[in-house]
Amino acid sequence: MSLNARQSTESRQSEIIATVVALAAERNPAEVTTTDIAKAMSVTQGALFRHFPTKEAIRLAVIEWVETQLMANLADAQASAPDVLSGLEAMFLAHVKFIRQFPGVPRLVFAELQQPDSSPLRQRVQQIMQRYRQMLAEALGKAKAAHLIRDDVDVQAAAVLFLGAIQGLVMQSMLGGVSPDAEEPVLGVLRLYLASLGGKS
Amino acid sequence: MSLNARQSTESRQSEIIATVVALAAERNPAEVTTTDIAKAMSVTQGALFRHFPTKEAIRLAVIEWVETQLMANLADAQASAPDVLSGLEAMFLAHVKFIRQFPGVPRLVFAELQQPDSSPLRQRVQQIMQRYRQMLAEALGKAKAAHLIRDDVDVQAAAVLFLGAIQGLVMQSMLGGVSPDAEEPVLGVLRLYLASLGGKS
DNA sequence: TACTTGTAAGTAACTTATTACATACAAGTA
DNA sequence: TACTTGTATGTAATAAGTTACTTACAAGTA
Repeated sequence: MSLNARQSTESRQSEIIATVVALAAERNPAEVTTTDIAKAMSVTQGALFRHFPTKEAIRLAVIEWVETQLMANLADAQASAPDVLSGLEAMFLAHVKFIRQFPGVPRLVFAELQQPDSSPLRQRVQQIMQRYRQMLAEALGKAKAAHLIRDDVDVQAAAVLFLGAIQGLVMQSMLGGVSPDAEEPVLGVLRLYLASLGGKS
Repeated sequence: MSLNARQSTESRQSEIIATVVALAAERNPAEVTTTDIAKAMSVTQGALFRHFPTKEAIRLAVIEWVETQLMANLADAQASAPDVLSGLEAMFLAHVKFIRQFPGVPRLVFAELQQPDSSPLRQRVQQIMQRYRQMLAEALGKAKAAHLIRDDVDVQAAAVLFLGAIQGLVMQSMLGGVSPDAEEPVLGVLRLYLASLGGKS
């Protein structure tokens, strides 16, 4: 493959998505222009519109890539855990690992969440997060039924706190206070979260 | 005062800040233009530049207003609590109340956090959040010394989880899953957070 | 040949900021 | 009081730059 070979639309779409994710790691995703994306790909700006009809379509494809990747990671983590509570723990760590691997992802999600309610993109992100929360609530319910956590745990609140705990870690690393690869804060927060559930460690 | 009376720069500055905060409650703050602000104030776009030199100066003034307001609320909450742990509880509720009063605030903060590292605005937000976290860590340290919480609590992690818990609630209400005025999820998450500290309720 | 992928140039719409000019208002003066 | 004058606040128009998207044309590929 020469440096500027012609590529199929399929492979260019993947390349565009990967480029947006990569750019979002360092810049404000809302300020990433089609020219920026094209330059990073060594292609002219107009070429992008051979593979996506609009910029919004690009952003939608990016969000759907994020969903697919994250959900696959979470499912793997849950599946390879011995019990539901260990599954929650594994999902927590898998989520953090995923974000560490693609630091642009939380920025992209935040950017879409800033859109007005009517935006189809925002609704998509909304749907993803609601499903995630529901999955957590179900897992927490099972853990409660199996007496792995306190039987008076509010599973809805515990699902919100799970996502909040990850968010707090994301914010902390976005603020640059600590190296994003530091493990201690992650384990510290996870331990604290598990303590809130009253699980027997 | 007639409908379109002339105003002092001082009062116009306050009006501009209030307008930006109000607009941010419904739109993406990054997409709020000087024309939007001016329209909402029934003034021409150019008039804004009689009171602020640049748009960035407006955003900075908004962030500083947020800091002043939030910190005053937190200090009040902490001061009127009988002990340190109740103080943390009061700060949690005061923060949630403040956000409920000005729903645009978290969106504004997120928007500035998306800026590149070098941006003065981002650095300002960074500074505010680091101070907040440090204040929380200190309060948690005192609570630990007073045996109000477990003596093996990781105060740094507990500070991150405090902010994360609020963030989780903010996200949940931004996602519109529930009415932002609902008290139960707030209290549920707060209760869970306190449980993670092992405080005697 | 027929189709897909690419380029270079162009366009309409929009954004921040500036400019020339107008007007309210406070202070000083006849 | 009545009049002048200087300054702060406002408007309308527009400059200068950026953005997403289009179009005319070229070239690779089946």
